[in-house]
Amino acid sequence: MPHHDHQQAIRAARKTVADRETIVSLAETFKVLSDQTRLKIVLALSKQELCVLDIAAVLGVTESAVSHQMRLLKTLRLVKQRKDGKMVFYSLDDKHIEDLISVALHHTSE
Amino acid sequence: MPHHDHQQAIRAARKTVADRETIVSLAETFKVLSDQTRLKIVLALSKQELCVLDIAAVLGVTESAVSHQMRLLKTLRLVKQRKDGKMVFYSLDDKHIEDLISVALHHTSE
DNA sequence: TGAACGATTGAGCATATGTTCAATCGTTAA
DNA sequence: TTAACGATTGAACATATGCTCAATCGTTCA
Repeated sequence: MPHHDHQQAIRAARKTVADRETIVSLAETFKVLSDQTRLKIVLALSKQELCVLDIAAVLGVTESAVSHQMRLLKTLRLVKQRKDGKMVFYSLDDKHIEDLISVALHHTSE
Repeated sequence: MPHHDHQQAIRAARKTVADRETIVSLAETFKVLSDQTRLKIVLALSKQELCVLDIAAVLGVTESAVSHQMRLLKTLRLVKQRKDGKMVFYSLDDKHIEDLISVALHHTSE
C-alpha cells in the first residue's frame, strides 16, 4: 500500500496550474522586471518622465542600450513616449507595475 | 535656453532608483518567477505539497530538470522540502509569492 | 546483499539575452 | 543646406539560462 498516490496528486496539480496563455503572460510580466537595467528604468520613471539621454546617464550605460530596452518596455506597454523636438520622453504607462514592485519588496525584505 | 534641464532630471532620478542591493534582490525575485517552468512549479505547489516525480509529470519534463529548478527555488527560499523515504516532498515556503502572482495577474488581465 | 526506485549532480548543448559599436534617421538651429 | 544632437536600428559578441543525458547517491524491500 503506497503512502502517496501519484496519480491523484498529479491530477489535482494539473488543475492548479493555470492555463498555457496565463502562464505565458505571467512569466512575461515577471521577466520584464527581472533585468536590473529595466528595473532601474521603471523605478527612475516612477517619479518623473525622462528622456533617453537622462536614463542612460543615471544607469551608466549607452543611449543605445537604453533605446533597445525602451522598445521592449513600450511593446509590453509598461511605458509610453512623448516626443518633444529631438528628444523622446518616456513615462510609466501601467499603474500596476509599481504595486508589483512594492509587493516584491515585501518579499525581499525578509 | 533649454526646455529641459538634464542635470536636474538626472540628479532627481538617481534618488528615485533604489540602492544597488535592493535592485539586485528585486530583480532576483522577479527572475525566479520569469521562467514558465518555475512559475508552474510554484502554482502547482500553491495547493499541496508534491514530490519531484509528480511535478515532472505535471510539467512534462524530466525529473532532472525539476530537480535542478528545485535547488534554485530552495536556495532562494521559495520552497522547503520534507523527506519521506525515497521521496522528497516540496512545498511553498513564502506566503508573499502567491500575493506577487496575484498582483501580476491583475497586470496581465488588461 | 543487491535490485529497484526516487532524487541529485555535473557536463555539454542549444538558445536567449543584454550590451556595445557603427551607421542611420529625424529634428533643430546656424 | 548643413552641422549638431538625440534617438533608433542592426550586427556581432559574450554571457547566462534551462534542458537532457549519464552517472551517482540514498533509501527501501525482496
